[in-house]
Amino acid sequence: MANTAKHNRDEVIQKATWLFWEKGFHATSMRDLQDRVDLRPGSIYAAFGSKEGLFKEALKFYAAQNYRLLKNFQAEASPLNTLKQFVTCIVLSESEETPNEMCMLVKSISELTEENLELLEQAKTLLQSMESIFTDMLIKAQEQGEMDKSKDPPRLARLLQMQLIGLQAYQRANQNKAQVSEMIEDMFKAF
Amino acid sequence: MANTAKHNRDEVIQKATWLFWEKGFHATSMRDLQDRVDLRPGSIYAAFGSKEGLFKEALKFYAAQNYRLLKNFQAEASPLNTLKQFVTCIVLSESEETPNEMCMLVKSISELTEENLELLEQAKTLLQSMESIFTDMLIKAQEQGEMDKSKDPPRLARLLQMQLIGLQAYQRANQNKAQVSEMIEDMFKAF
DNA sequence: TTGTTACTTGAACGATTGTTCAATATTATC
DNA sequence: GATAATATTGAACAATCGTTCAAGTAACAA
Repeated sequence: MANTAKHNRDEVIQKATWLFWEKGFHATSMRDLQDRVDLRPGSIYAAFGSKEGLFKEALKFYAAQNYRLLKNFQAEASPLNTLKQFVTCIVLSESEETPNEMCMLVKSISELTEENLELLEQAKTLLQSMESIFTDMLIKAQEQGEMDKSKDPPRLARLLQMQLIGLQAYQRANQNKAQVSEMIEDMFKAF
Repeated sequence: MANTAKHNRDEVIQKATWLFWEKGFHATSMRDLQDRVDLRPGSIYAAFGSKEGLFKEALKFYAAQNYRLLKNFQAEASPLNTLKQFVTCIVLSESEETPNEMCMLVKSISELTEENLELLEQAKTLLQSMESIFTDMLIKAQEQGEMDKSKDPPRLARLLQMQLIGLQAYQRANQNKAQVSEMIEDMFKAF
């Protein structure tokens, strides 16, 4: 064996995630990242290979964080309430808790092009896996008699995903929690 | 008097708009722009002052283009049909007609930070004026008896705006026109 | 035709970009 | 404590960034 890393990899990824989330892939420079995670270029490149490599880890970390948040609310018996709490928490969390009101995956899909195809595809994939978790929960809601059996879970999951994305972007553009709360109420009437 | 410009300002702005829309503010370099609009740096800086100045014109041009599109559909007597046609056209237009599936204003609000506060605020303002046009049309729909008087036009306009934003982002992420068409149908049932 | 004014050109600026790498420091193993 | 293996450092790289500007060109007014 030999020397071991002095930095905590997860901590580094978390800090990088916040910076990428705030500024986006292109506007975040490696020097910004070096300052934020307190590592010199050599260490970062040894651990992650490239700026793209680090961003890829950031996307994964962000998605996992969202997944954990949803799981936390799942202590609740009711799938629909869990979803509503999740949406409310995501959209109305204080700006101090979050570097950007929008979903980092959507932000990435928005800014990335074929020039960074791998990153673009990964962001799309992670977004899709979130949607399929929504589908699973809506099926559970049906099984528990909380939602009408005539409804189509995958279709409603798409609608939920689309509206969650829209809500976050709307909140970033308008910064009006009261109006966004109203919209969340309207949304869940459809379920 | 003296010499007159050899370039057509509107044409230059249009070409710049497309490039900015495709790649975003940060990922578009002045050299990319020089190539696209076929002007040397001196001419661009004489006409627009800076990259930010040109981007500001691009945002204005994009919003005006959207406004013109909506006006075109307004030949229709029914405000609700006009809105539905507008949404359908925006969200389902072929990728050859458009450099990015998302709304350029949302894309800009997504990527910009306080470092370019003026641009960020302008994008927000332009988005808000679009929403107030939606409000006006919904009021007209009420007056013409096309929409229930009990409904709240500003609130529905917010919902429409939020969902239009969500639809475009969803289409960028999933590229599935059939599913998005379904969602548009679901949307307009609420009106 | 001449003078004046404005537009265009393209080389060049300093700053910053993502990345590399030789030198140095650190630790687990023997 | 010596050895081997890995982590860290920070100066430096070529490339590109947004921008400037002196020189050249073109067109209107007189």
